[in-house]
Amino acid sequence: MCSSPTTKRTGRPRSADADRAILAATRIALAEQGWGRLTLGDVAARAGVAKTTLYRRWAGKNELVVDAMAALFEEQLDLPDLGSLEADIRGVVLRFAELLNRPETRTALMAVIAEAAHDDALRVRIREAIVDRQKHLVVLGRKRAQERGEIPPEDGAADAAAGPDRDNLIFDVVAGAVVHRVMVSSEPVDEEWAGRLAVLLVVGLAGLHTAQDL
Amino acid sequence: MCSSPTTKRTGRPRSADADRAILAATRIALAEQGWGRLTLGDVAARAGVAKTTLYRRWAGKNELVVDAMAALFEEQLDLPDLGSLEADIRGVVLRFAELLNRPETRTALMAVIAEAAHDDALRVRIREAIVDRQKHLVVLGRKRAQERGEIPPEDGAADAAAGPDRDNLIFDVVAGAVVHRVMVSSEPVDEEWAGRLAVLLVVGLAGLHTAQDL
Amino acid sequence: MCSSPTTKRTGRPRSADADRAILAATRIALAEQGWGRLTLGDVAARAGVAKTTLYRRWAGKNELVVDAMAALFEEQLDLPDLGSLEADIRGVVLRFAELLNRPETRTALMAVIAEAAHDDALRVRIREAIVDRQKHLVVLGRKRAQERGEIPPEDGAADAAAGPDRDNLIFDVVAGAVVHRVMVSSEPVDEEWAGRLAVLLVVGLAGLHTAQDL
Amino acid sequence: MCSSPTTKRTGRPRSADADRAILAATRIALAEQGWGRLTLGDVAARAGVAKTTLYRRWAGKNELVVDAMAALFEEQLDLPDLGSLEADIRGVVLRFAELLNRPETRTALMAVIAEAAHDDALRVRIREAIVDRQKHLVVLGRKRAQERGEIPPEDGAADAAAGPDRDNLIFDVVAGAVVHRVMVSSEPVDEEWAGRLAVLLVVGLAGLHTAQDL
DNA sequence: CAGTAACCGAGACGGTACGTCGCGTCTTTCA
DNA sequence: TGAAAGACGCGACGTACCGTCTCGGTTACTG
Repeated sequence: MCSSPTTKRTGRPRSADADRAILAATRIALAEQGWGRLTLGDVAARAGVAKTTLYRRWAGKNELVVDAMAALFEEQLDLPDLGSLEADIRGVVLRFAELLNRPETRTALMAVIAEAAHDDALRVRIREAIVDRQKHLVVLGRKRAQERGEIPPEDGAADAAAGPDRDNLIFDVVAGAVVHRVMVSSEPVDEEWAGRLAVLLVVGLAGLHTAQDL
Repeated sequence: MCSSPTTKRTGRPRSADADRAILAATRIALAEQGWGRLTLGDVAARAGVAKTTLYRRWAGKNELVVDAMAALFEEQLDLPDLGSLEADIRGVVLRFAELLNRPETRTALMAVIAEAAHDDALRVRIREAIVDRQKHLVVLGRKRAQERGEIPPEDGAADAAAGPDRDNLIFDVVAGAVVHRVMVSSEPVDEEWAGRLAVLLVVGLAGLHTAQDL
Repeated sequence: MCSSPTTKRTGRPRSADADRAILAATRIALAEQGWGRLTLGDVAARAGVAKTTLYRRWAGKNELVVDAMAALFEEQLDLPDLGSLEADIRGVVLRFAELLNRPETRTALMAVIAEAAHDDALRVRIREAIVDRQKHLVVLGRKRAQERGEIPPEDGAADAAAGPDRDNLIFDVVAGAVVHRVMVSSEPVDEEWAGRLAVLLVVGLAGLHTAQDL
Repeated sequence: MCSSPTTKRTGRPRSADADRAILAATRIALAEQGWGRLTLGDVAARAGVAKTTLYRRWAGKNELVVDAMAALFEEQLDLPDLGSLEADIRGVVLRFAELLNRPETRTALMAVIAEAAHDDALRVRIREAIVDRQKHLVVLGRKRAQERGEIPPEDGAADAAAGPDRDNLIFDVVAGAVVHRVMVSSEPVDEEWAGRLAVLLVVGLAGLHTAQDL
């Protein structure tokens, strides 16, 4: 979460309820006011907590919102096995789009990424708390597809090296395309669009495997 | 730009130098401080202009930054003909990544998109000033590929309807993937990555054309 | 008062109404809440003024209260000619005690003196804004008494040198005794007490003149 | 001191060392920071004591500082017999001025008096802990002077009634004048000034005895 | 080529939120 | 059961920007 004082001894311990209440209040406030109008004082008030308590745990708006988003992603993102790689992609795309269409996510996610552009610590925090969780879905999906025989297993040395690169590419394409569709193009991510993207990826991925020198 | 005084009358006209100085100062300030620390007072001071003058021309931070970004995109984005669809994609990907790696673009673009999540007027402004300019590149690239015979021309009625959808998909995938790679994954967009993405797209696009019912 | 920017040129000038409203609000708030509970935010609100406006003019609570007290002293302290030195002393003692019994003076005066104990600039400000005004009354009273022939004029060199010392002594005794009676002993300064103090001073002052070597 | 637990029972008894450490820390902190910047948390830290411990013994800053000052006055103020009323006055004036010039006294004494202006309980505490100790010196000095025959004994009924009034007047004049000289006029209380004040008082006091109807 | 209307700089204004500090209370663990 | 440690709710602090509003002074069109 935020604090991990290795040697915690005396004194009154921090309230775990407060953490939960603050993160929940953050999400609600984000949905209502948006990132720009979000006020830590308001979050504290909604959580029934003093402003100082909030500042004791988080360094600022950025860190707090990242943690709030991380909690949301953790409880929302998974990868149910839908039987085929294409279906898995369609499923996760729709799931991710649904998450991005929540008002709190719409306003918060791009904002923290923007802040992270000039804040290394924040970028690391985002990666650890949010991005890695998503990337894991790609790895999981690829393994399933290999088990199903939809894509070849990694056996050669060159292939084993290219594997992570392919994972990363797929990750950036899927996540990036959905985010761009939702946030920039402002058009719906429906079954049809998700289907087209899935076809593009499955076919294209096969092409990547074929092109040996990549 | 920003002001279109339909009825131009008497009195001293607004200084065009001021506009330029303000936009330039905005970009510099963005690069130095990032969106969050960007101050209109600071921009005015850098531009050697009174705050009042700035507010006479732009409604606020969002609009100002969108215009500053639009000017940057206008002068930076184009699509030189590199001889093949795959090469064109590689080229535009590298060009776009280069643009996104400028410090002012990194912080500003995501920030205005975040603000646009709950501001319709801003979203329209972004689309007109920035997004449409990028999307035009996709259309142009597709037409060139059709002229070269790399992808089939739109002849059937079903195909003509699917064309714009494909353009939009390609647009979201290319732009989204590059943005995600640069901003979220924080990994380099180099020749290799751009090549992989181009292969994925060219092969995948062919798959899309094959799958008639999409 | 507080600001005397010798070269004031461009820009919106400061509102003189604001100064007056703030000082008046300070006095009222002092009377109601006392020094300890006095809040600059509250003063600003009472004055119908933004907190920033207040801070633009005064460095803090101390300076503001000194100026508010100074305004009060200026409008309240004078020395009507009551016909004799003894009567003049009785008069000014009663007048000063009345001033000290106002709730705003009771709470504010000692507090700023306490703060001045470790703040040289504040001590100077108090002296210039408040103390010198009181001390002037002593000088005036002495001159009147000399004109009346109640005390000898300064003619000798030694006497001329001792004059200011005597003035200062009288000043400290009168002001100090009244303040101590009101603030520390918490007993009334009535005609009887004022009369006794006046006798003490008039007789004692004659003794001082007699004691040549002092 | 402050707590008189009538029924002393079981459990760990309160540490008397803590009381002393706290009062000493209070004096040091007062001297360093002044009243306004004095922090109970800081006092507790200096005393090596938990804030809780401090609050168990004193109700707040005011009470704590009054007790710290009382301890200081108790160990510093006395009235050695210097052979004459005038010499006794000179002596006590110099002694009191010396006390007032300590940094902790300068800031603390005026501050608690200011607080007492709107806090009756505090005023009583100050009177009992500090003022009465000083006033006793006046009574003692007057008795010595009567024994020496410098001033007439109280024999008449009218005189017996006027006696306490005269004591109180002398008390307010001496204490007030010294405080005012030191704190407000910020000028030194030296042999010369003390001598002049003593002459003023001795001569003036004779005048008061002469004026029977006062 | 004089008037004048709109511009411009400077900077004070009423606000809102900030992040910090100290208060006095509380809840722990330790001795 | 008292004391240390320290988190807690609270409220004020002084600061930073916001976007607006006077000001005096400056253009550059227009009559």
